[in-house]
Amino acid sequence: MFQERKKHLDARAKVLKAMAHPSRLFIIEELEKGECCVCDLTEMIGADVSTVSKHLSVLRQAGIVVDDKRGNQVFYSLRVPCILNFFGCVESVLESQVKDHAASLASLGK
Amino acid sequence: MFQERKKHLDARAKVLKAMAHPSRLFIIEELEKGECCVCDLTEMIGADVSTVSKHLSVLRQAGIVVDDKRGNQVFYSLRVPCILNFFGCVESVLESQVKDHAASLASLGK
DNA sequence: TGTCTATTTGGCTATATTGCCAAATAGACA
DNA sequence: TGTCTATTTGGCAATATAGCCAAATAGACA
Repeated sequence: MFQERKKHLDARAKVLKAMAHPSRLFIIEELEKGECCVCDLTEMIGADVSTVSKHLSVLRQAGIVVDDKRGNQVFYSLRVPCILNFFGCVESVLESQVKDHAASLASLGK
Repeated sequence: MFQERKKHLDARAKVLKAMAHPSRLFIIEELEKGECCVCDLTEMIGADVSTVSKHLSVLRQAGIVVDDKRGNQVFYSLRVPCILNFFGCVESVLESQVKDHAASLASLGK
């Protein structure tokens, strides 16, 4: 039963894993605003160009971004439009943690 | 500018990272149906109990599940209700990959 | 052609993750 | 108390990830 679903779960996990890094989330958020070249992203992130290039490679291999070479630059953009809607629930998880923490402080008598 | 957003991106990445494993996605899907004890999940997944317990620990630390000890069993359930809605976009990524692959086959003259 | 800029790739080290076994812990119940 | 069951924790080895530097690649343009 688990094995039957395994393939699909693997595919989903691969996409999530590609997103599960702060720099890559940053890249996704920036690309929501519009395409970006590697150099712009590198400057914003403040890491080595090679590091940013590898993050973009991870996102590309997961099918999240596509690249477009124009001149001597490479422009990246999101492959699917909804990628950020996607965070509503992550936010809920984070918010509920804050609430629970507040509640546990309250139950300790203030 | 990146540094200002870093904290929030780290928090989001942590939640995604916790979800980014096939067994943990399986657990999340099962818990959508209702709470489960460790032993049931272990049987369904077919891994060592200690492995499943550690996966549950990862999900708990990320704020995705909560545990409830009753008798000598521990029941896990989802902490936020929306966790699976969340997959609409992951599915879009996967589907668009299939489409692009079909298109590239077509452009090669079939 | 040569040179400059933009990007990717290879190689390396440090660190993190996965999954198993064995041992520890906790509750139920005689 | 002792024993059984359920779960967690510690420890280990194998594998994967992250990030840097250096080198390779590719396009622009003189």
